[in-house]
Amino acid sequence: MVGIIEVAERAGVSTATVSRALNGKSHVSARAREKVLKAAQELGYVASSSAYTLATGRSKNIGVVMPYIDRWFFSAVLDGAVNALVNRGYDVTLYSLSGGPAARKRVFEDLVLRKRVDGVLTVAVKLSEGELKRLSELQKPIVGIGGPIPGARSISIDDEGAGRLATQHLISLGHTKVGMISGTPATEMDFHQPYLRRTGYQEALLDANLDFDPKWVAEADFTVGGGYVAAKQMLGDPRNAPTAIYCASDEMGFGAIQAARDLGLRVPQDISVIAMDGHPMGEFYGLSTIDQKTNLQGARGADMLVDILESGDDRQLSNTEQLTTWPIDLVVRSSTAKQATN
Amino acid sequence: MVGIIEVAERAGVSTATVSRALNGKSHVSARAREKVLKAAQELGYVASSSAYTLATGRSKNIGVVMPYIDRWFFSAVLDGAVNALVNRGYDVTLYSLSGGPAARKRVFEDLVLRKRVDGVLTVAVKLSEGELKRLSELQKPIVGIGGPIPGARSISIDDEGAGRLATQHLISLGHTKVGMISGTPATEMDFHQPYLRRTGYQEALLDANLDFDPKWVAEADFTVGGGYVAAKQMLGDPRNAPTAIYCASDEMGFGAIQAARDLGLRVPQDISVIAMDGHPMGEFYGLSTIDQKTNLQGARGADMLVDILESGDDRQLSNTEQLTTWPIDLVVRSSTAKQATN
DNA sequence: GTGCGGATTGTAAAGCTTTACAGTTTTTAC
DNA sequence: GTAAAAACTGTAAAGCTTTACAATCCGCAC
Repeated sequence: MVGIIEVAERAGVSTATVSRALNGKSHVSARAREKVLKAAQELGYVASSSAYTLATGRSKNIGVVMPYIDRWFFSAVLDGAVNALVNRGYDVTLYSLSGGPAARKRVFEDLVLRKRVDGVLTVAVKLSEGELKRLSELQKPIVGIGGPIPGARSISIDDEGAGRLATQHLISLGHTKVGMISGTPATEMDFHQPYLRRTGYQEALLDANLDFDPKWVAEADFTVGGGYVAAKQMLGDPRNAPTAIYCASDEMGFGAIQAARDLGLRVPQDISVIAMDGHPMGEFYGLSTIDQKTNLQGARGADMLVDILESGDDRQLSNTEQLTTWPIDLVVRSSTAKQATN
Repeated sequence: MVGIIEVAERAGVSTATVSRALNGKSHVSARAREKVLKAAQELGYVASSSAYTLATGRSKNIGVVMPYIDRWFFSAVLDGAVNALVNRGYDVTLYSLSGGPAARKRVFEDLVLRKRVDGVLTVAVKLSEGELKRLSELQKPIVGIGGPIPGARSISIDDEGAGRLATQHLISLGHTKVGMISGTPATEMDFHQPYLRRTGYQEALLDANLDFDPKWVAEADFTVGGGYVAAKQMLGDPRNAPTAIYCASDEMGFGAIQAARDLGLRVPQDISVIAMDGHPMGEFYGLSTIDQKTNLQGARGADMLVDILESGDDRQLSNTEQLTTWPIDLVVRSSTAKQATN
């Protein structure tokens, strides 16, 4: 195995000079640098990252912690984060929480904390008191995406505002019977996005003095299938079906559209559907949505984290400074239309 | 920072005993073990992974290299791999190749090779001679998913067979004008899946003595949008449109279905569509498909890699042993039906 | 020619663990 | 009770880099 010593010998300098030449930190004469670079190149030398980490205390590695990997929202955040991080010279180690509480504990105790990562990016994960304390003891900066994290910087959309906006869009089209497909308690994310979105929805109805029928709120698991089942149930009731539905995720929106079709309802003539996320397939199904530009959230979160790391500036911020409220866009497509006058 | 020395002092034993007790390798008396465990617990001690790696040469970390992250196929493989690896005590470091050739070089030279990973799992990536040589010099076992890798174990479906099976399904339903939406040269994966699938398609036509019109093969970029555009073009030609289409990915299949609908064609009465992958949304659009159980491929590949690592058995295998041909399933849903007799 | 400051370079310690080897204690067999 | 075997434990080296500190070199002003 070729180490720094071999390079030093070949270049005829000391290991210290090799290290300096390769890392470009302090002054090295042009001649020495050239010799070192040549020797390193010829030997195919690459520094051992574990020795580097042991010596410097930095791993150039960021831990990304997320509850799911193969769901669109999470893979989009991940993609944005990985690309941003690689551009800044950082690796990404991926931790999934889908293994339940035991796996979660293991992630935080054994893995994240083994000095493997310089910082942690969490996606839709609420850290416990203990986890936060542990992380801050170890001086590991955290950036959270998808919800406010006390004591750390975070990026989050205004879920309540998003629910309100989507609902207001439907109301503005003349709909008075507006349903919602929200999350099940089991799929409540750590930050209660489903709850918040539902709150926004209800507020919008209240503001507009519209009736609210408990039957108009259904719960589903954020998947196409879940949205399909919930929408079919809601729309299939001949007595009091809504004329518009707001779905808490685009995938559920796709399911709702399909359910409507299977019931012989036309979208948007008979039933309007709006959802939220900004899923790339939304365009092809003409699904109106609240776009939260997921990919960019990942990239921005990663950049924030690296900024903290490289500036060494991880001071406590006030709550308002800590939370970046991420802008959302209302994207109107062909799944929402003016309510037909009966 | 609490290290092994503090634990040793508190437990009243040597660091060697602490290490042995914590790693459970060789014999340690029950009493000593208990004292160590207690001390470690009280101090919240977790071993530094960089020191561990430096001392043992193993990082308990697997590099996963893939060209995309946010496309369904890749995130599904990743999910399977991450879960399998966490169960076996390994971390996952993720490398994306979407940054182009320069990023690719950097991944292999700087990142993967810095002794950060014990092994590499590649997904739909063909390694160059140099990359392979480098990896084998460093004794890093490789497992490839999505195509055969010379000199390493790999998992791949029979793409040609898949194309043939899908096409035969359409032919068996009486279709004689069968089109295909394949990949563009730009989106040719490293293993020419699009090409292979097309070859299978053409063979099936040949075997059945069916005509083949070059216009019946279109190219798209594996996305819903690409499939939509290609299918619209193909189906919109009133002179010689096919009555069935085989799409090289489910997402393109979704696009094709939408295109057919937008053209006023009914699926499957007027046009049958079959695709391939096993995308979870396929069920909700009734898309017939060739399911390749992507998630399990990731899990199996990860397990194979860890098996090699833990058995130390990375000997050269014969070519047939090296390649695991992954089984595929034909899933018939409502997007394919008997050709209407004109 | 001399002295000085700054640039460059080398030596050696530090970072933290695992583990070979040697030494000590306990158990077992007789 | 004793000798041999087994089990346990400790010391110290190895793993590879970065970097503080000290030493050396160079050019320049006088």
